[in-house]
Amino acid sequence: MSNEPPATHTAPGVTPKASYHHGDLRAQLIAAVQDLVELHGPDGFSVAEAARRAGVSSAAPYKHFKDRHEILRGVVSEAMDRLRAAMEAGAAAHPRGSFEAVSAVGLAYVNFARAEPGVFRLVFSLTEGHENAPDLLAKGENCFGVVVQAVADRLALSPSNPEVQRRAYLLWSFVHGHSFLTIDMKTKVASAEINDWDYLMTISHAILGAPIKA
Amino acid sequence: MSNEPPATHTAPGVTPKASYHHGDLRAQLIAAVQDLVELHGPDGFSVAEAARRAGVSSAAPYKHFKDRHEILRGVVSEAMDRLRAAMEAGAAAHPRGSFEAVSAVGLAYVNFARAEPGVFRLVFSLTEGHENAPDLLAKGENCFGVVVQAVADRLALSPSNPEVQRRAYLLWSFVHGHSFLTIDMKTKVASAEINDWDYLMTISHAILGAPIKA
DNA sequence: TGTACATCAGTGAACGCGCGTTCACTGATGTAC
DNA sequence: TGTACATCAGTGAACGCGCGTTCACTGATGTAC
Repeated sequence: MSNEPPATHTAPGVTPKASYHHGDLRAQLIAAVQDLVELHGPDGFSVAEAARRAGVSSAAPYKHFKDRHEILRGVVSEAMDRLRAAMEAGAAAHPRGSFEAVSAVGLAYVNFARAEPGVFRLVFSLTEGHENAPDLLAKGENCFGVVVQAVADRLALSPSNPEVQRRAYLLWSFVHGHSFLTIDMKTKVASAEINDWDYLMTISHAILGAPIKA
Repeated sequence: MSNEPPATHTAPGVTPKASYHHGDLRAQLIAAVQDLVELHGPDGFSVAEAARRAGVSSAAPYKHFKDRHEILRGVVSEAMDRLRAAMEAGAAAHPRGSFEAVSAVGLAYVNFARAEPGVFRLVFSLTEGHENAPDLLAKGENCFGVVVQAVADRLALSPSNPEVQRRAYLLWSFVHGHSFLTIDMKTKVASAEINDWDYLMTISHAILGAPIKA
């Protein structure tokens, strides 16, 4: 479904619009919906407008998606892949087990929210009405898994250790809250002058640096 | 606008529907929209359905609100009043300056999110498209002010002290993130077995208990 | 290499729907005299 | 206390709109022989 690029029928330089068969409509629809969600917020999208943006009739999307919900799920699924990749790359850029590695995971999260606030919101507003999407739930847990792994490395404990889970959740709460507040308050509130990295390092130390009694 | 109950024209026991003049339509519309938002999420509301729920023609709401956005703003405004009152009550239930007072402010926040997840979400999704609502921004800052005050009391510093602001923001981020994660993951993830109060006390100590270097 | 054919990915017209909003209206209420 | 009147808060019919989705269709593509 998302593997091989379908061997584009048209010559490499030619605009694909020229061909009758689009060749990449599914991906282009998802990209169009991403744009729309950034522009008008989650729910500020319509199948019709996405099709228009992809230069295609309003019926065409139904060749690739069952209904509008499935398109949104596709966008979210893709976004979660990107988010997880960014978090993993953040961790990988620092010594395993360092505070910096933990903070970098959080920074990737915040940066994603800043870069794509609409999509970021969509990821977390989808819960309503799409509860039966086990693949998305799994991807969500994979993202959390990156945090858990970084914390486990830092504390030199197993990821399944309950203390690791607890502290990872505390960290995630903070990063998640900071991300949302940041994109909500665009310029407002003291948070405007916040240096993400310093905050993340502060929090990492506060939550992982000393024993925290339950 | 939100002060005196307009001296209900109908006899106290009689169902107000009986009277031609509704007497309390504005409040009832807001209540109806709250219900709809709980049921179908933010954006899952329509003027038409709210009017239907209030037992009134679809044109009636426009006697009280300029357009659909103004209704939503009314709901959010009312929700923010309740949220702030709950936070203040939480703080007031514990000795001023105690860790418990700080945690209780956070707990009120989390409890609000749990009790009215749809409205809670609405409060924070409204930012898009309603940026020009200074009264709502002010109410938002008032809510934050309750956190700041509790932190200032705890640290025995002025609310305007930058260190107080920083730590209040850290606390708020955590509480905000935890609230959202809680209502998103209804049952999922480790967070299910979380005891809010223990978590809040843990975090209060971690962030306010020891000096945190910038 | 050429042809027949199944499949695929589009088209475009059409449908019914519910919504937001406006409009001229009217019944009920409160008030001035 | 009674009456005239301004105002208020509803009604209900109507509008135009864009949307989601279906449908029969058709042109392009890839493949078997």
